[in-house]
Amino acid sequence: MARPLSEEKREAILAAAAELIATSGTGASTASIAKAAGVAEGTLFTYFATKDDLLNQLFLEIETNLAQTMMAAYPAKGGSRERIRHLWDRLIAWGAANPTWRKVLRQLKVSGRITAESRRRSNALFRESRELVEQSMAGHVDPERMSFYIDTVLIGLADMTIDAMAASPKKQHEHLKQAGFDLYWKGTAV
Amino acid sequence: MARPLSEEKREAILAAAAELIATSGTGASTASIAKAAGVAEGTLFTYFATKDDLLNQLFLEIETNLAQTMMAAYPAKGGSRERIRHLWDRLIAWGAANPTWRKVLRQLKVSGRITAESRRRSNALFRESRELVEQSMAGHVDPERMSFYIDTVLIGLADMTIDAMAASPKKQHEHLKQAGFDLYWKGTAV
DNA sequence: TTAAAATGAGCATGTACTCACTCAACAAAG
DNA sequence: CTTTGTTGAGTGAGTACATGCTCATTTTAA
Repeated sequence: MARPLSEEKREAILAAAAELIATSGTGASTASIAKAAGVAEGTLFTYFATKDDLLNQLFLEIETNLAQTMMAAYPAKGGSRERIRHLWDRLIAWGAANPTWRKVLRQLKVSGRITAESRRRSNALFRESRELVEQSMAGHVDPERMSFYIDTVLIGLADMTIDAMAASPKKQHEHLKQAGFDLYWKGTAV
Repeated sequence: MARPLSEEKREAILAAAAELIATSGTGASTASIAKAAGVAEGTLFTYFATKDDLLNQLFLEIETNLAQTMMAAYPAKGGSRERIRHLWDRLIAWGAANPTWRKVLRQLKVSGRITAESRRRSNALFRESRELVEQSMAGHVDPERMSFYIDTVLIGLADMTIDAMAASPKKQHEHLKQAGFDLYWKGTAV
């Protein structure tokens, strides 16, 4: 190999894409992404075969980060309520700390450009933490509703809570976080 | 006036736009929309000044329909739980009956092409039914949480419930609808 | 040396929107 | 009840520009 690819450039392209997609949607042009990343447009295509490829890799990059956060944050000790509450706090903190990534995820999910394979890989990333959540929730929630309450509602409700927080003064943030968790915990009780 | 505009054509264009935006996103071209509506591309621009104008009118058309459904469905009698439950059933029924519109709404909301004025008008459409919901929920929910639980969570949770239903066999639909409502009602209790 | 990364002008295709023109629907004149 | 004139809806080829992607050429690290 005469000259290696630069991980630095790859990440600069992904970061630039995230920034532009968050504000302009997936219609952000490869020209604008390359320019923002400080590389020529041709370079973008040596790191990513197609624009769709870039989009899918960006999707997985963000999902990997979120999955790792959930995994790393999961407490080994404490009652079920405390464990879910801790996870809830970490989810909210992740969203509040990564507003760009959250916008990107929303854009990519409705874009129709994320492949089935990417979604499959994403699911795999969350499998481990999902199982821990299920263990913690066992007994608290009707087993027949477990899948709905974990796979659909948990992250969806966290998302809505972060949105509401973003649209409110800081003073209310803790209050909204509590309101979101109470809704989830009391609502899922058997 | 030499020749009146045809309401029929206007609606054909809006319907075609909805169908194409639901599947291809707001990137659907004016050429493809006009073709699907059975009119020339030029005609589209005599009914809608710009593509953004078409998008905004489509948005308000759908929001008006949803707001009317909520208003018309609101029961005058019954306890608070029964009233909210009835509204919940109508919301779910609306979403299940209008999958295309739901997809369009999602696309338009993340598109960044809906003006502040359109959102303001949309809010106005829901004002009356929102007040009825607030009256029904009074006493059941902490007043400080009222806005979050009504403005953000109610429709958001209904949306998630419809998504889960769409991804499940019909046999489970009633079960999911109940699970979603229980979560909302028990979760919002003071 | 040399192979591969990096470049950016160039290419085919698509885009929202225009415009000169046609013709259908109305109103006034006969 | 015709005839005729006027207006503006309807048309689709045309326009200027943007798009994803290529490739001949240059630069750079092994």
